[in-house]
Amino acid sequence: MNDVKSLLRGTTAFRLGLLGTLLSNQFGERIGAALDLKLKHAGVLVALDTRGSASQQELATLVGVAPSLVVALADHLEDLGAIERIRSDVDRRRMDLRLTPKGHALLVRCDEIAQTLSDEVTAALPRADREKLHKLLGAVTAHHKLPH
Amino acid sequence: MNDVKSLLRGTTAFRLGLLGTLLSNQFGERIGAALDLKLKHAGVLVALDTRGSASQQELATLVGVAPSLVVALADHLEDLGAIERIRSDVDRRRMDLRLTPKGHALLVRCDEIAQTLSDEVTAALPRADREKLHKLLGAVTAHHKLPH
DNA sequence: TATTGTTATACTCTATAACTATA
DNA sequence: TATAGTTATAGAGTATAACAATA
Repeated sequence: MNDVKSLLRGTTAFRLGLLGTLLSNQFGERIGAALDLKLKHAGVLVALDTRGSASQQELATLVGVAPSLVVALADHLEDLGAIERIRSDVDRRRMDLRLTPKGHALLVRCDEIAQTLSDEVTAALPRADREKLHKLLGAVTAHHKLPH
Repeated sequence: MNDVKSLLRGTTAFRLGLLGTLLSNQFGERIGAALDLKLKHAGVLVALDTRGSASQQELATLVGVAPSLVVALADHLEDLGAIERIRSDVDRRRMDLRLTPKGHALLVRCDEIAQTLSDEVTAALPRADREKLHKLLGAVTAHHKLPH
């Protein structure tokens, strides 16, 4: 079951960590080159796509970063025309952020890049196993919050 | 097959990246608190356990970090008594590093911590699925090099 | 007084470049 | 001249703390 000769390497956690880090780096490089985005920008896009709208404070906890970093992330996304910052009327301290059509299009491009990456990394697996892996990961991640 | 409502989140690559990062962070925190090790120290231990012995330059490429960083990693591991640095007789520029019994014991502790983490993260899965996930990850990672 | 967004500062990690000693 | 290890320096990324506006 476990390769005794291969300490640590043989654990599920180590394999997941290694592979996940590899994929995150790859994905980050690709959206950087193609879309001028970094990993956490994609995290903000996903959060806004899911929530529809959020304040910067809310995004900080959703994405799992410091509020000061959300400022920089939102600045860049705004420069790209991917999000709108609207000063709330009911509480003028708040900035309500939401995705623009351009932002949604960027997210679609991210999704395509991630799809390609998924196909590449699972290329050696038979189709049924690829789908099984996808489902198992879905079941596991369903029980966790989403940092970046 | 793919949840159209959940762009990016639904891809295998994103799930793997998210989960892998989470696990790496968790593992790093735990070996830091329990063993005074960081992720890359564990990478060096694994590499030495696999190779038996290696120079610092070799470790740099094996672990995927700059040679200057290997110095710091090896310094710390040497302080812990986990590795020995032996000046090579045939080429006195080289340092041949190898695991001490204490280093091997540390690696065993790392393995145990990773096992615990693996069990925790897959706790919601039936036993057969846990094993299937483990095997699928093994098949995928077998085709890749190992950075940290 | 507490909170949102922002700016200023500091810290961690890691790479690049410069240096030394051997080859 | 080239290479192994080391040291010094610099950059990226991100958090903490201080600040302004609003509640």
